[in-house]
Formats: sequence, structure tokens, C-alpha cells
Amino acid sequence: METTVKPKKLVRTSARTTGGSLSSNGGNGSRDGASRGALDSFQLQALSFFVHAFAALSLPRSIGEIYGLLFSTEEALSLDDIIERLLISKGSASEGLRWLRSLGAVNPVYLPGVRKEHFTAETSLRKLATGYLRDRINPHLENGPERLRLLQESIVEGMPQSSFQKSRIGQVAGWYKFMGKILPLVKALAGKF
Amino acid sequence: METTVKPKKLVRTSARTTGGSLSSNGGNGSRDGASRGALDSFQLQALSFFVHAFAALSLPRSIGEIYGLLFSTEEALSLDDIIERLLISKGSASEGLRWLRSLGAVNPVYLPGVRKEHFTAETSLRKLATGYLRDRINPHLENGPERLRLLQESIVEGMPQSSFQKSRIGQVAGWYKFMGKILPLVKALAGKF
DNA sequence: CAGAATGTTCAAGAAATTTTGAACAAAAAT
DNA sequence: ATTTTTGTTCAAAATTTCTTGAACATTCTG
Repeated sequence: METTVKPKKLVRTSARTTGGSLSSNGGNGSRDGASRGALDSFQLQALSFFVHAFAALSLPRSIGEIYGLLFSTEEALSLDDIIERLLISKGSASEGLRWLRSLGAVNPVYLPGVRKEHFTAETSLRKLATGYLRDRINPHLENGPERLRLLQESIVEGMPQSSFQKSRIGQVAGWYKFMGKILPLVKALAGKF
Repeated sequence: METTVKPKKLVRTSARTTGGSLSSNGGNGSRDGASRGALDSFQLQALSFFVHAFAALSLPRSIGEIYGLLFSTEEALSLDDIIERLLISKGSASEGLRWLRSLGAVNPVYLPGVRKEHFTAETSLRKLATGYLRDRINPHLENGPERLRLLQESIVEGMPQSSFQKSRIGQVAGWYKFMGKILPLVKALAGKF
């Protein structure tokens, strides 16, 4: 649930990586082995920012790190670039990227003559909000009617408390109506930023 | 992060409780020891509903259970009533109740001549939304300006990427503006339900 | 086609969170 | 003042979630 804020290390100190090949070095100034984990101050600050922001949504650190890195880097980065700079495992990077992709929070960039997929951060509030709502909120709302029905059917008619129970059902129905009103509003407003 | 939905038992099967005193039995029909864990079908369905809903916000099962029980029960319940009906520990019940109270999701009910504190569920969407935003969203927004400043100060002037970095800062500033616009809207609309 | 490069999956381990239960504190009753 | 009732706190245990890394699948290259 996370009530108190604990200090967390920003970049892992462990040096083990998958031992894989070096970066494709999509165009930034740094060079090869010497560049591992070398992030500029803006990138470091962005990692801190997004790890914190994503944690507010109870999302894992690795996802915040990946988005933060892409957000703060002008060039598109490959999976290996991300692994190398963040010192995270291939598995984390792959799954984190998959999650961000499904949300629409990262954009694939097709570079002619380059095999590896490269990504940049999507920063449009409209797209981010839409993706988040679609992937993480709508699924819960979609089975709302079904859940409401189950609740209704659980009422035993004629019991002394059934009148109270019906009023509770009414409340829940109202909550769903509220969600139905507010979500389009959020999307609409997000479109203006 | 929870991507796939796993089946979770609704009511614990273990029978150990704190071994404490029996319920004050705030007025419902059931009696003493025989009533332990005896929930009607509406209450069971409500538990399922709220455990699921709270899980969507990454909140622990115990909190969903407590709110679900209070929501589906007409009488005010005491800490011991909750422990007895949900078969959860005193610690969970106490901390869960504390959390719900700080949010404003439960209301203390003062019963004349009764020592134990009793609670009912708060169901007003306005109060629930306000409490949630106040306790769980605002804290993150409040240090927004500070975080934005740190981000700005991390830019090294004159670097080739500093122009890109400034445009990113602009995006983040926009996100904060959006939050400043949308939250009052949410509160206002919640007031109408 | 064989070999290399790239990316995914998932079992096992690590880390974080939640729950328990007993010790403790506070308030009320006797 | 002592005992009882009520509720809180927190270390340890249980559980859940995240990360790792190696095996696997797939696609490209020569």
C-alpha cells in the first residue's frame, strides 16, 4: 500500500548484466564499454522523477526507469541500449517495454538498415491518458454490469435488510454512472494539453 | 503490477483469531460463537466486489474486505465485530480501519453507553473521491513544483541536447497544469452523485 | 541451411508488501 | 489503585510481486 516514503537507490550498483553484446549506439556521443550506465544529470533526474511518479500508480520501478530513460533521451533506444544504461536484466527490460508499448507510452522508431527495434517516449497526454484508461481502468468498468447483477441477485427478497441492500445497489449504480461521465471528460481535457 | 487475474479465496479458511472476547453484537440477529464468519449472500458478494475494486487501486485485500463488510451491513460494527466476521487479525483490522478512517471512507458512530467504537461505511461519492484525492493524489502533486525545479536545474546549458531537454520540461509542466484542471472537475462532478 | 542476432518466456531467487499475534498503551470500570 | 476493556504498534512470518538469467523461439544473414 505504501504509506511512508522510503529512500530507494536510483541506479543499481550491481554490475551483472546479461553479458550480451554491446550497444548499437543509436547516435549519442558516448562510446562502447566505457559508456555503461553513464547517464547525464538530466537523465538521472528524469529517472528519479518517473520512478516516483509510476510508484504513485503502484507500478514497478523498472517501468518507471525505462520510461524515464526514453523520456530524457532524444535518440531512439533499443532493448540493449536500455539494458546497458539502466543495468537491468533482459527480462525486465523486455517485459517493461512490452507493458509500455501496450499502453502506447512508447513509440517504435523504424531506422533504415537497423535490425533492432528502437523506441522513443510518447509524451502526448492524450495518448498516455487514453492508453492508461483503456488498459487499466476500462477492463474493470466493463464487467461492472455483470458485478452489479451478481450483487443484485444476492439479495434475498423479503429479508428485513433487503430494503437497505437495494439502496446500496443504487449507490453502486451511481458510481458506475459517475465513471461513465468522468472518463470521457478526462480524455477530452487531456486532448488539450 | 498484476496483469493476470488469479483466483483468491474470499474468506480465509483458517480459524485462528486473536482469541479475544466475543462481539458486542451491535444489533444483528446472529448469536455469539455460532455466528463467526456467518455472512449473508449479499455481504459475501459485496466482499468480492470491493476486494476486486480496491485491488484495482493496488490496495490490500484486508482493506477491501473491511469496507465491503461495512458497506453491506446496516448496523455499525466494532473492531471486534469486523475481526470476528472476516476472520482477520486484530492488527490488520486496526490498520485497515485506520486507513479507511483517514480517507473518510468510514464514519464513526457513537452509541450511547457503548465503549467500543463502531463504524459504518461512507458511501457519498463526493466524500470518497475527495478523501482519495487528498490522501493519495495531492501529496504527489504538492511536490510537483519542487520536482520540476530539480529537473530544470539538472539541465546543463550549452549542451547540444539542452534544447530538447527544455522541451521535455515544457511537457511535464503541461501535465501538472492538466492535473490542476482535472481534479477540481472530478470533485465537482462527484458532488452530483 | 547453419549460424548469428534479436527478442520473449518463465522458473527460481530476491525484494517488497501484507498479515499475524503478542506486547504495549490508554481509558474506563470496579 | 488495580483490573478489565479497548485499541495500537511492530517484529516476524506469510504472501505477493518483481527481477534475473538462461532456455527457447523467431527472424535475419551469409
